[in-house]
This record gives sequence, C-alpha cells and structure tokens, in this order.
Amino acid sequence: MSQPVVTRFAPSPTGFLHIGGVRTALFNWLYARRHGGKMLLRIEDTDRERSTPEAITAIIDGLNWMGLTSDDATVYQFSRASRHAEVARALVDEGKAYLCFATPEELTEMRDKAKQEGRPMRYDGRWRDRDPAEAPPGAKPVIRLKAPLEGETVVDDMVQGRVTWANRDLDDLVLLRSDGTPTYMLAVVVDDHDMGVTHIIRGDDHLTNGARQTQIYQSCGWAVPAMAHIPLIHGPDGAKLSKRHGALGIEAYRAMGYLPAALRNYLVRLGWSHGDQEVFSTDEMASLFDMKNVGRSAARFDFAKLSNLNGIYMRQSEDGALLTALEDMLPHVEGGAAFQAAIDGGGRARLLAMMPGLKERAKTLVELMDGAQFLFAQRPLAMDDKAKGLLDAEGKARLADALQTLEAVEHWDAATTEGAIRTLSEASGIKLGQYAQPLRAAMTGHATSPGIFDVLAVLGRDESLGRMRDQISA
RNA sequence: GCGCCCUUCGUCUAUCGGUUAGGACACCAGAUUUUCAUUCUGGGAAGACGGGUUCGACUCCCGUAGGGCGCGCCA
Repeated sequence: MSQPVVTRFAPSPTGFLHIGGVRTALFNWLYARRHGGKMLLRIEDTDRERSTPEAITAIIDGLNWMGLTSDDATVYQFSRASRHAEVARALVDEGKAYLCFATPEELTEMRDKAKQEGRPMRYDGRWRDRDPAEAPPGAKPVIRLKAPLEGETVVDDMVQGRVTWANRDLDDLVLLRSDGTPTYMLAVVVDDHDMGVTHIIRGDDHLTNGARQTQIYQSCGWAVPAMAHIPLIHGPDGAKLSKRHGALGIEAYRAMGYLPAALRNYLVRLGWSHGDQEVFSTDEMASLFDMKNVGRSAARFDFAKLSNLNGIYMRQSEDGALLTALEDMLPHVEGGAAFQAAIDGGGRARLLAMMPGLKERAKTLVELMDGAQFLFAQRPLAMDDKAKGLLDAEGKARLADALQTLEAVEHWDAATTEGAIRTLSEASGIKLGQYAQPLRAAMTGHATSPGIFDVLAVLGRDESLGRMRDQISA
C-alpha cells in the first residue's frame, strides 16, 4: 500500500516528441513528485526499422528543456530483448503461451475473411492446442499468449473508471516474433515489471492495450500496476492532432518562443483542473496534482490561450531571467544568431534597460526579439517608403531642427527623454507615445539617442501606421 | 463492421441532485496609457437530442446522434 510510487514515460523514438507526449510526461512527472516517488524514462526502440538516434536525441533534449527529467538512468528497451524472450519462453514452459506456426498468408486470409464477414480480425487459435511436432519443417514459430477464452478482463483505471472486456473479444496476441524479438505488448509488461513501475500513466489510445497487458501480467503471475489513461489532445478543429494542425515537435514550441514554465502550466490545465485556478507554479502543480481531477474527454489545443499564459509568465519574469530565456531560444530561431551577436557586441545593457517596456508588449520570446530589433539595427536606418510618405519637405525641415536641438543634449535622463519625445512628436505631427517606453529606456540606458529617422523607419513597419497617417492628414 | 471511451459558453474547464450554471482564453464595449501593449470595469456566450428515476437532474439510468481510440510478427 505504501510502496513508493514509480511512474514512467515511454516514448518510441520513431518521430518527434509531440505535445501530447510532453503532457503525458508532465503528468507522470507530477504524479511522481506529488507522491514523493520517481519518474523513469524508457526509450521503446524495439522497432529497429523506424527508430532513429536523431529521434532519441530530440526526445531527451525536449524533456530536458521542459524540465521533465528522469529520476534514474534511461532504459533502452531493445537492450533488454533477451530478457523479454526469456519470459516468453518461460510462459511456454508453463503452458501459458504456445508456439504458433501460422504463416503470414494464413493470417492475411483470416483478416480478409473477417473483413468480408464484418468481424474484427481475431487470430483463431489454430495452434493453441496443436502439437508443435506437426509444424512444417523449417517453419519459424511465433510465441502467442494463451489468453483466457471465457470470463472478462477488467482495467480499474484511475481516470476512466472500471472498464471491462469480454475475453472472447481478445485474441491470442503475439509475444515473441518469429525472429525471436519481443513485441511491444510483451516488452512493455516485462520492463514495467522489472523497473518496478507502480503507476502507468499514458494516453487514452492505450486503453485497449491495458486489457491485453493485464492478461500478460496475470499469466506471469505479476501484480498489475495501477493504470491511468489520460485523454488525448486534439487539434483546434477537434480532429486528431496531425502535422497540419500543429502536432509539432516540442522543439517547434521552443522556436516559437514559449517558456517551459508557461507550457507546463498550459498543458497541465488541459485535462486537469483545480477549481477555478488557472496559473500554477511548478511547485504548486506538484503539490496539487491528482488523478481524480483529471477529466475524461479529449481537449483541443488552443494557441491563443497558450500565448496568453506565456505573456503572463513573461511579464512576471525578472528581466535578467527573461534575457536568459531569450538567449536560450536564439539558436533555434531565424535571425537569432545575428541578434545574439548584437547582444554580445555591447547591446546587452541596452536590451536589459528596455526589457520592462518590451516584455509587456510581447506574448512570446520571438515577439520580444522583434520588438527589440530596432535597437540593434544598422545606423543610420534607411527610412522606408511608408515612413517617407509621412512627411513633406516642410515637415522634414522641422524635424531636422528638432533633432539638432536634441542632439545638443549632453545628459539624458527621464525628464529630458520625456521632453524629447514631446518635441519630436510635435515637430513631426506624429504621436510618438507609442515608443515612449522603449525610447525612454534606450535613451537613459545608453548615451546616444536614436535619430528620428530611426524612429520613423520603425514606424513605417508598424501596423498602426495607417491610423497615424490618417491622424496626420486630418 | 466489432470493442472501448467521450459529450457544460467558439476553446480550456468548475459543479461531488436543489446555483441567477462559476472562472479563464478569445470576442465586443468603456476607463487609464498622447497610439499599442499592460492594468481595470462591463457585456454577449453553454448543459447534443429523446426518454426515464426523483419532490427536484447538467449531475443517476436507458436509448439516439455526433466525436475519439483500438482491432499487426508497429509502438
């Protein structure tokens, strides 16, 4: 009853680590934290054809970035193949499994026939009680579980409740392939057992597997771990998450400028709730997380809400920490290298000085970077066409005068900056309050003022330009 | 087709039979901010449908519809 909780996250390295997988890892991690246990990581690389080292790296990098790390050495399932085979053979010896010599052709035939008759494909058990001596010479058998024919198998799920299957609906699954390698079904059970896993927390799509695995546990005479099948995450349109929707690898979220803490917060609220609370620190989640508050229906992924949360986390972040997070993202985003160079080239202090004004205008680190871009742009900036169109010759002359005055200022402080903004606004007829915050920060944090043409060039890129143009001509 | 699961505002969700069905995102309106953003205030917006059970049902039961997952010598 009071044995320590052991959970595990067991991805197969056949593709990227998608957002649903990350949430599964998060739930496992939180559940372990909550009960003072540990979460293990197992890479299910028994599919030699499709498993790749790149995928393994991506999974581990992604989990590290999310802060969801294993509490023990990572287990690679393929390396345990001989143990899996050993268990399968022991089961045969005990009469709980048997050798099956049915050929792929026979199975295809079974499948086609079942389809024609509108039944689900189910192996008919033709070798279940047959003497292996009758096998055609040279044929390589698989090992199948001798599953119970009658009665029922139940999974007492922590999320889904008690789910029951009639055993006649479950056929004799393959444990060991004809080439001697274990199937997923066998490997999972043996590994979970050997790793001492007490709680299996995984996607709802494994619910049926839960029943079949329960049969294997029972045949082995092992205690069945507690199971929690959590609802899946769907795309914004309610359909299964596909590439088209944003079933992107976790690295894509990093490149989009989301903070791990914000992502954890967003993900934990997809399916789990604690009354009306929306914002949870990681410590809070770890102390409150509970399976009984996990819902049973699939949730749609909503970027708008993620962005909103990310904005909250950014605004709450200390400036230095935010800069660190930004620099962590830079290698993963287009133009990041140049931006990093600008920071290292003496721009760090100015960027930090601007941070209070910038961070409340950005919902992602990418937006933060964009917002700060003008600070590091090549001086003098070429005024773009939109900006040029704002001013006639007379206006330009007025601005030149104003600029000259400003450039005579020797020391910039909050008051002079305020005055400068006012002066420039009046001279140009453009409301520059928009840039008051960043300008103020840039000017006081650095001895040089950006020229008005710099500002205009920035304005020219701004979407609010149209409105300002209207104000000017009016 | 068969099995299993799901169904409260557009989205994420609260509600442990009795509530004007609450919160958050998004949206709309207003205040502050010389624009924007932030912040604040207000607004519209939901129990899929049909039967039961009950004094009373979003909540329990059955059915229908819709959606999802599974049905390999893939994981």
